[in-house]
Amino acid sequence: MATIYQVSELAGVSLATVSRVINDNAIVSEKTKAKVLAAMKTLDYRPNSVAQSLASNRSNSVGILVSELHGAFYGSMMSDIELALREFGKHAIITAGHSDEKSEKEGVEFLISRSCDALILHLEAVSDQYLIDLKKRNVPFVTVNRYIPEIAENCIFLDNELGGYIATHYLLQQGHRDIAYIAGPLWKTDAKQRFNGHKKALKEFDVSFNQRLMYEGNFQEEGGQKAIQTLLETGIAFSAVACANDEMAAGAMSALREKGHNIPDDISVMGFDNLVFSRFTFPKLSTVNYPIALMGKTAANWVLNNLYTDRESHIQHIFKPELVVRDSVKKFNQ
Amino acid sequence: MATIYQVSELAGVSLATVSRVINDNAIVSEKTKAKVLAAMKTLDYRPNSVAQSLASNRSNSVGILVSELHGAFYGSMMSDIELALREFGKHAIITAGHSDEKSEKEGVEFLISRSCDALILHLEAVSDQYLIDLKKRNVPFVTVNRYIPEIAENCIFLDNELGGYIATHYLLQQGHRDIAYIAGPLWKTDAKQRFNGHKKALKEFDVSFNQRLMYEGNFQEEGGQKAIQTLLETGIAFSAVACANDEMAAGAMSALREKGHNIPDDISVMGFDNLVFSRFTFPKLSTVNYPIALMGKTAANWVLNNLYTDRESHIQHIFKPELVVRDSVKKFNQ
DNA sequence: TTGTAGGCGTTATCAC
DNA sequence: GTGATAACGCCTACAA
Repeated sequence: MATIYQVSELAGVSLATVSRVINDNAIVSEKTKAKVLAAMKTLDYRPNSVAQSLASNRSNSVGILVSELHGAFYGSMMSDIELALREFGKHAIITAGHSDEKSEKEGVEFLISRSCDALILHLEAVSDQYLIDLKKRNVPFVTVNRYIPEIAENCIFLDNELGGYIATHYLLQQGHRDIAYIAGPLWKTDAKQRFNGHKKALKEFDVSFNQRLMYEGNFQEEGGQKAIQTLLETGIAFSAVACANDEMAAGAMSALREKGHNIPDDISVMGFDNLVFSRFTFPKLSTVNYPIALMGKTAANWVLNNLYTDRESHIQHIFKPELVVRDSVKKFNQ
Repeated sequence: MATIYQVSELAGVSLATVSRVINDNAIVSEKTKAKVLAAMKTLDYRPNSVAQSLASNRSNSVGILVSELHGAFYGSMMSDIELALREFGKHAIITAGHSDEKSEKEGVEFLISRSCDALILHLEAVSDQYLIDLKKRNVPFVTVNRYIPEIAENCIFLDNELGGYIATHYLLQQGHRDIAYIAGPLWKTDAKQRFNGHKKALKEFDVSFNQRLMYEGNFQEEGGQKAIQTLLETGIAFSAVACANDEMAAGAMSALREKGHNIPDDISVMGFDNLVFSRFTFPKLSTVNYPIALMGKTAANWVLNNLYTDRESHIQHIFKPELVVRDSVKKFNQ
């Protein structure tokens, strides 16, 4: 690999000049610029970005931390972030936190140590305090899934409680009264909040919450399956299940059908997230929209604005979930 | 951020000694080691990995390039690679190639310029020659989706033609004779090979291939939908559709139902890839297994073995697709 | 076992 | 406009 030094020799100029034309940040005469460019071409020179980072203390790349690298949710988040960054010629360095405190911290440290210019973080296991401290360390970052008052400026998030409320409210509105709930892991804030929203809606309709009709799942298809199994075994009748995410809803639908239940005629199913595949399930899943792609894009823009451009622009911090009506919920005649 | 120099000062030893305890690659007396460790702790020192990379020319990270960051296929590939790497304390740097030649090349260059120790590449648009040349540049890498004789040692791939054959062969075996085919973008090798397998199976059963019953899709759900629309419009009857991947199969199922067709009674559907969600579709999708997670893991191990350990171990290069029978194909009584 | 010093490939601050 | 020459933070012979 050619170095900047070899280029400077071939072009017959100093190393500093080559650097100037690479970065295009100082005036260089057209003539020498041409010479340098030519030399770079014949040597097939490519700047070593590690050295650039070390010297300039910036890397033109932003670090992204998601819980998992698979899953439609993280997929569309990563994808839209990367797209936005790429448009500006910035790169993404992605790593996974596995919803585990130690892993998440390691991931963040890794990204920092690679001198990412900024971080976009979907952290679940780490404490609020950790993030507050992180801010003091002067690493520019945004979190995309939580709200921490002390660092509100760095938070981009969804009103999850409202989402949970909307889902169950819709079910109630359609006449359902016996509603089972498949929650996410309740130690996760979003799962908890969605669950709270569910209970809030019930209360509003004077429907008492039955603990036995609630199952704490894992946000995966297979969790939805197990949930249905358990729920059915209680022997308690229910006409609808609200699921804390689409993946579990898919698992639930599959398990319900397996047990001979028709959807939505026997039992209605409600999802959450509005992942791409929810449009292709049978029946098409009614759900609550989580504009994760948009939020990812917003996060990327936050970073881009803060770091690489001067333009001021207003960034939306809180996003609202919205009801998506499709075919998996039955209008219930009381 | 503390530097190695400050640590050495505080510990009262030389900078070299600190480096030694960081890397644990030379003998340091217990006593000084303790001093250094203590100093590191009180300064909350973390090595700057950019500087480490520059000095040592290795980064303890491997670069991964996939076409897209979303999608269940790439998701499980990335996920399993990252898991395997993490177990060895190595990190993944992921980027997307967007199935575009320029993008793919840029991505590879980016990963190289960040001095990744090795690359795991899922390249589609780039030429074989590019990869052959890449090998000459002395960058250790594996490709996971193509076979190039000149660099066979670097290739991990699936027998796609066999897969396409298996799918259609199964349909034929069940008595289907009028079989539509939804292909992937035919400029992609795997799409092409699967299609070839399809035609091969037809020929074996003396069924003539009808060009009008084939649609070139985009490997996405929405492509499957459009395909069905087009296929139905031809007015040509068919009792089964073989899809070049599960995503399009999901779209096809959805569209078929919309048009009032029952699956599999009216029309059978066959997928390809065996993505997680295919177990949760309705009806459960019969498909062909693409062991992408295993292949990702294998790729990671190849890298790990070649780079960081001495242990010789045999690596499997070619993987075989396998039939997965579920509920979306009807046994046809002729 | 420990220290010295040169080097990794750039950037950036000076002078000229 | 252009060219020396220190950094940047760390690794690694080579010496001691």
